[in-house]
Amino acid sequence: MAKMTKFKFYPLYITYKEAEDEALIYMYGRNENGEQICVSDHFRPYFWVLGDLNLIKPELDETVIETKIEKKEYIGEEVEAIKIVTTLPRNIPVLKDKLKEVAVAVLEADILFVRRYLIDKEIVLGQEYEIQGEEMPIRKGVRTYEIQAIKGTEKSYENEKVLAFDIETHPEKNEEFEGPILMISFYGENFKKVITWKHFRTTEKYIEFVNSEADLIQRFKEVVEELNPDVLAGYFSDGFDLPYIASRAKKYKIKLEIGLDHSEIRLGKGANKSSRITGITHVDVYKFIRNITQLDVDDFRLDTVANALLGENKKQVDFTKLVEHWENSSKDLEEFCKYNLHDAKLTYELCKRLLPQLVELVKIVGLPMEDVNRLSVSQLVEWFLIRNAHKFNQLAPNKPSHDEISKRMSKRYKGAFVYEPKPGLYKNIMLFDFRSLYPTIIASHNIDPGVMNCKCCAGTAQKVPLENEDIWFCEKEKGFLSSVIGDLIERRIRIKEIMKKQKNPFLDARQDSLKLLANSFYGYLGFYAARWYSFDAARSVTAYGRYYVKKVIGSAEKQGFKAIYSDTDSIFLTFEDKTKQEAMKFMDKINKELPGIMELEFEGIYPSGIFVSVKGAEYGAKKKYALISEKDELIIKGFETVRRNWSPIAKEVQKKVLSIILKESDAEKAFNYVKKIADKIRKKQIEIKKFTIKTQITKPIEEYGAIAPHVAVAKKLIEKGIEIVPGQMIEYVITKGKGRIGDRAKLTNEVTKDDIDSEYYIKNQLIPSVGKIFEVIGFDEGELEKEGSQSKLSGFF
DNA sequence: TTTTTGCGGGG
DNA sequence: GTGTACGCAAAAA
Repeated sequence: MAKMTKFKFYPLYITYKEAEDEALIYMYGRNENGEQICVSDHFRPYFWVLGDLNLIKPELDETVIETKIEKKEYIGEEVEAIKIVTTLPRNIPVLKDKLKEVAVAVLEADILFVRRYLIDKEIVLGQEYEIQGEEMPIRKGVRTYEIQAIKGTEKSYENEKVLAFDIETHPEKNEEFEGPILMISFYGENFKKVITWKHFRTTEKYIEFVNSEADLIQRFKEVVEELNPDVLAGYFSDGFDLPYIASRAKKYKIKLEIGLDHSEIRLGKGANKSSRITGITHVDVYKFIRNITQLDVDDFRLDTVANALLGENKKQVDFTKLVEHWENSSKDLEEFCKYNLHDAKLTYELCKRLLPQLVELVKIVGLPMEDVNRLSVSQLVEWFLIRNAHKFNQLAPNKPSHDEISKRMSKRYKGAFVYEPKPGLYKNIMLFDFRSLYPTIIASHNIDPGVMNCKCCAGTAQKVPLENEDIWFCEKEKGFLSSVIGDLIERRIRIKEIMKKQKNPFLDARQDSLKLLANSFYGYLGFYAARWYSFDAARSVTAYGRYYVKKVIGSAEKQGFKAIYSDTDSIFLTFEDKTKQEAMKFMDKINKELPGIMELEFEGIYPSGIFVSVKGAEYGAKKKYALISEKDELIIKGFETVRRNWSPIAKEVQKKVLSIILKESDAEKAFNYVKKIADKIRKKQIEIKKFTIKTQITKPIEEYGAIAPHVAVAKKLIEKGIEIVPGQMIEYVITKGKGRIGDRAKLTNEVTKDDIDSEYYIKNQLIPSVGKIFEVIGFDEGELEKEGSQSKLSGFF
């Protein structure tokens, strides 16, 4: 008999293994001394069936070890559900198929075993637990204990050991994972290493040489084992680095047994493949950034993302020379090693930056980190609901069938209310917005498919403001979804209160995660693949949203304010002859009338702002305005030069013009500024880099139909023998001369500022960037094209 | 115009 | 592993 011990344990990873007639849960993590250990637990897979037990019983086979009737709730109805407990997880699909013929419904039969365990035992990975257990004999890998008792404490694990890695491959045949891996880099706390199998002269100590690709892969294994990280981080490593290493390892018959139980890397299949290592959380930084963070970038390449989040870029190297240097064992390979290491470093920094949010989502949603990392926001909401369903004694609805999805996708409903602005320049603007409009509507109006059109409130409950339709939500009993979202909002408010006193990055990540989940509820309700989908609930949310926004606008105008623009949850008003005090009084009155936790907030005063119409915007006018704040900050929304590929000179002028008009109210000055710049362009007084237009090559050149300027430049480069790959940025300028634009597009570093086509830049960049602005304040953009003459502008302001 | 297909990230 | 993304733009019909 093994000795019983007590110890503190942070579980960080969970998996299961089939034993004889049961599946054992294994949780890997660290004890209080920071040692990697494992604890094991017994757990039985089960699912629920609704229907007649007499019809169901005959279908059950010898794998079923227990059936039990329990009172549960299923979308607002009390049901007597039959719990079917079996020996192994893989029996469940078999039983499900048999039972769905005779049962009214088979429920929760697709909740993965380890997830079921975490939900039922209310275990959160990354939290501390006091374990009573005895050490198990005969297991490969880390020390393992069988759980006798487990009790949570309030502590969390806060120093995940992260190791980032990155590989460089031979440029030939790497699509099929067939070219050799040339180098692998690692980056962690106080650790950096590049391993390569071509020897060259270098003094860099972090570069390690081996003799073959097989040895390189062997070293990869060893380094991961030696450093024993909690998190192994890569960038797109689910789809590239790990499958690539695995594919090359297979070629050399090397077993990649880096799991803490000495199991091999498990590669995912299909479109959304995920590569997993037992006991070590493999974080694909790309997937998390893409799926969860609301990062506003044009693409999700490492370079772009690192620039946006860290202000750093990838190292520049000339990849066309890689093969040549490799063949010659050139000392220039050192540059590629540095490039490789820098990518690992960026991945590490990004991972460290995002880990607090990942950790918080693990705590709130309750799934393992490797799952949270790879889920979409709607899936996060869904698993958050499934975990809460268990606490509320609710049965989770099934995922919709294919037919059901088609039906849902064809149904549309009315969205948010947009009050289109009359283009113009406005003074003394106030901005109000509803704090978390949709989440607070769901919580305050008890919007929930389970309590919709309840019998108990028929005829007495307030009806959703929809024309010719009667939808109401119970006013006696709280629905499951609305309780849960109310809880999310309240938890967030409490954290924000604490944060007023002291800043804390962990609390900030938590409030951010709570906000993300709350804000995603409405979208989830209307999402065709959602278990808790409800067309009527979703359109009730937007109906109330429109109702309250219009109500505020109506009240404001009655009070003598004037509405100029509104979109979804924000309302822009002007003072007319009112004071700020009167505006505050107005807001207080509105807030007294609003139900529950709904609240209108005062966002601020803007001394002036310009609103521009967006032509051709059918689905509500798109946001396009610029404001100047009381702190004199310029806020620009929706002006296309902010996003699209415009030259720096056009962006600069647009910003300056908005600034002059809004800050100085001097249209004449703005106008003359543009004329002055046009003049400078004509006189070649502007440096060439301000004319550079950057456009990305998105596919192989031969696949392009139309010859856009950047494609023409790329073609010329290819003729010169320079390789162009998709994803590459082409930086070009338009020069003087005859022919189409494409023929006149040249690489920036090939020409001087005298070659610049001044008229092209004035007509196609400068004027379009400010034309709309002058149009709004009643200006003729034709004036700008003329040379010289000063114009008379007094009278416009 | 509507429907279908394929891409994203990596090197 | 009690499983197989999703949303958009370009191409095709």
